[in-house]
Amino acid sequence: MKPKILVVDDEPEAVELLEFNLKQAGYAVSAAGDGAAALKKARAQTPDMVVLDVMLPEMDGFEVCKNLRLEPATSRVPILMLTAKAAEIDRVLGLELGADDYLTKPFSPRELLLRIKKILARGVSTEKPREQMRFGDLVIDLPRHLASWKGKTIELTATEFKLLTTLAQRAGRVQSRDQLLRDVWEYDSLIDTRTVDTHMRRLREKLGPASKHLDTVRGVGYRFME
Amino acid sequence: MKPKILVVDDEPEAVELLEFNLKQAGYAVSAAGDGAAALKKARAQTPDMVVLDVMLPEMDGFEVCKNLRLEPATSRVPILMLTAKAAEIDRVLGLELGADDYLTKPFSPRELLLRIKKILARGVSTEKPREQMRFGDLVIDLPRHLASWKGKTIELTATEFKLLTTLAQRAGRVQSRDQLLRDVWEYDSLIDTRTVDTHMRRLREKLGPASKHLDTVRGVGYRFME
DNA sequence: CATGGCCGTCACAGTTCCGTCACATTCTTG
DNA sequence: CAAGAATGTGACGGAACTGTGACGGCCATG
Repeated sequence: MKPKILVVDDEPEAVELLEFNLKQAGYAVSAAGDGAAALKKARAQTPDMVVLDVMLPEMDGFEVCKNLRLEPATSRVPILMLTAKAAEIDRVLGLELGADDYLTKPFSPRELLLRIKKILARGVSTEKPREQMRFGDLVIDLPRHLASWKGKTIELTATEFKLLTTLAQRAGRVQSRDQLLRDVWEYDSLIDTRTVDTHMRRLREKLGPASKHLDTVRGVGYRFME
Repeated sequence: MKPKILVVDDEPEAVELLEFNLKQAGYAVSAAGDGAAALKKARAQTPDMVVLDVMLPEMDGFEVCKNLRLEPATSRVPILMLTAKAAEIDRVLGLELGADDYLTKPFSPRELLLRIKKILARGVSTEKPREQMRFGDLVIDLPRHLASWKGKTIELTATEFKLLTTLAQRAGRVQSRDQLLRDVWEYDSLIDTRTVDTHMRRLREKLGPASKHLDTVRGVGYRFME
C-alpha cells in the first residue's frame, strides 16, 4: 500500500522534480499548483502527507497550512514545508501553523526522502484519538469523564475536563487561544480569548503537581507536554 | 482461508473503492447497498466482519447494527462503522449498539486496513450483554425484570428499570441526557431532556441507599459507579 | 365511569460554574 | 534599565445546571 503524497508548488519544474523523486521512492503522488487547488485536493484525497512550498501565488503556504489544520478531514495530515528563506523557519515550526518539518531550498532529493520517511514513520502510530491517555501518573479517561493523579481522582468541571483532553490529545503541539476556543467552547469567538487563561489557571490549580504538563508558550498559546 | 468482509454502503463508488482496497489486501469481500440486504447477506454468509456506513436509505446503520446484534447468528460479528459526523461517535461506541470501532469520513485506505487488521487480530468479540448484574448489595436481573437491594426487591416501573439497566450496563461511563433518551426512550426525540432528571430522581428515591451508585456529572450527564 | 398508577412537563430554588474585569507579575524589546 | 506587551491571579455578578415538588393527561383496570 503506497503512501499518498500531495505536492504543492507553483513552479512546474519543481513539481516535476519532486514527483519524479517521490514516485521513484515508491510513493503515490498528486500535485497542485496553487493554494486553492491544494486545499481542494487535500480534502478530496486525504493524502498521507503534504509537501508544501511557502511561496505560492495568491494564498501562500502559511495560509494553506492553517486551512489544512482547521478542517477535521485534514487537520492531522503531516505537513512538510519548503522554504527559501531561513528567516521563515521560526514561523513554520513553533507557531499555530504546526508544520511537522521543513526544508530550505535548495535541498537534495535524498534529504527530502529522509524527512518524509521519518515523518511518516511516526505518523502512523498517532493517528487515532485515544479514549484513555496516560502521562506518567496522570490518567485521563474520556468515556468515564475522569482524570486522576497517582490513582486519586481530580474533580474537574465539564469545561476544564474538555480543555485538558483537547490539549492532551494534541500533546506536544501548541494550541492558540483561538483554536482552543473553537475546539473546547465550540461556538465561534463570542468569547474573550482571555477566558482561556482563566480556565488554564483553574485547571492548573486542580491538577496540582500534574500541572507541570501544561506549558505556556508566550505569544502563541498553550501546550501539553508529556 | 481469507477472512470474509461484508461492506455496506449505498453509494456504489464508495463500495467499489472499499472492495478494491480490501481485495487488494487479501480479504474476501461481499457488498450490500441497503440495510435489508445487509442483514440478509450477513445471516446467509456469517462474515468475519462487517464494514457499515451509518448513512443508509430506509434503515440506517444504527438499526442494522442493532439487528445484527440481536440475532444469534450474527450477534458476535465485529462491526466497523463509517460515519461522516464526529458527533455520532458517542452513539456508535458507547451504547447498546456496541460497534467494535469506527472511522470518520473521509479516511485513508491505510487507516481502514489498520483498523480491520486490529479488530480481526483480537478474534471473536466476546462481549455480550450480561443478564444479571451485581454491584455489592444491588442485584439487577434483566430477564426477570427485577432489581433488589440486600435481597429485598425494589419495585420499579418499566421506564425506571430500563433507565437503571441502561446505566448499569455501561457502568463507569458517563451517559448524556440525549444518549439516555435515545437508549431508554427509544427514538423519541420529542421528549424534553429534563424528563431524564425527573426519572433519575424517582429512581434514586426508590433505590434508597443503593442510589449511591448513581452519579451526576454536571454539564455532561449521569453515570453508574460500581 | 371512576380510580389509581405512571409519565412528561413546568416552575422554582439552591448551587455551581463561567466569563469578565482590574490589577499584579513576568517577559521582551529597544 | 525602562516601557510595553503578554500572562498570572483574585474577585464578582450573572448565567446555567440540577434537584425537587406539583400538576394534568393518559391508560388500564375494576
